[in-house]
Amino acid sequence: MAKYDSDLSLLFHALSDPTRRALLTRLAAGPAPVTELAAPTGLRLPTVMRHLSVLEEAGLIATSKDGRVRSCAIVPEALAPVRTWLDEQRNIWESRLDRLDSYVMKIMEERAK
Amino acid sequence: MAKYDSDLSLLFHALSDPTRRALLTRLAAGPAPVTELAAPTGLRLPTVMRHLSVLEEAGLIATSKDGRVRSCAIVPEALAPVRTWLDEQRNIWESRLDRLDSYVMKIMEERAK
DNA sequence: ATCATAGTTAGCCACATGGCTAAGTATGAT
DNA sequence: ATCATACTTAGCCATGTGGCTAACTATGAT
Repeated sequence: MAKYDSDLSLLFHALSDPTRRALLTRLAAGPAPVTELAAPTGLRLPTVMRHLSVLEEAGLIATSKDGRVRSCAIVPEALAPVRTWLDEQRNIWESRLDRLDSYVMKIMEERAK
Repeated sequence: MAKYDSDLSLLFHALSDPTRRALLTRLAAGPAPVTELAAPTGLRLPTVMRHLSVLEEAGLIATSKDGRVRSCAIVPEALAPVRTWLDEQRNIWESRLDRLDSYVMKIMEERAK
């Protein structure tokens, strides 16, 4: 249960679809209305709408409606938690390498006796 | 179709589950057999096995069997494509932000409420 | 040879996901 | 007032996902 119990799960899930990543990349060039976003995907509007909803619920994009046009824009800081998690993982791994290193050193010193 | 048509999709999908991220974090401390990995999750063995399969198919871990024990270990460089993608996006997104498009800012402020 | 341990495989279940069509709503143009 | 545009909602379908139990295999210990 509570499959997406954190921002991180929502974010990673949103990013796991190629269509959604393509939408993000397109939006990086600037805001765009839904129909314009849908065009290059080859998908129907409702399908694209749902992809956009996933992106919005993950906080990766923000939308606003002006007249009958809904404009979508990227939320640049939304990727921060992903970066943080990646950095943490790297740090843990490196500290493990350090420990392994000192362990090896210890053994080598032991043998040097 | 071809939902996970790239490494990136496989990776993001693998990372989108809290249990799998927890497994990775545990494995960052060093290799471990399946049963030991399963213990803290509160999940049954077959369930954990499948999570491990997803991680392995994404290339995030590697496993090997010694006797009846299967040992799982992290593949640290597997996260590289994710980092790369993230860096690319950040570069695009930030250069976009540098232009300070007032329309984007307006939407972001709207959503911040 | 027997038993315990550590996976492994098969299969069931409820729900989520990604695609669609069809029909509805709201707004700009004529 | 009418019509086209731009979503929006509802709902169908096939497949995927994450959990489980039960039963099986393989290996180490006695």
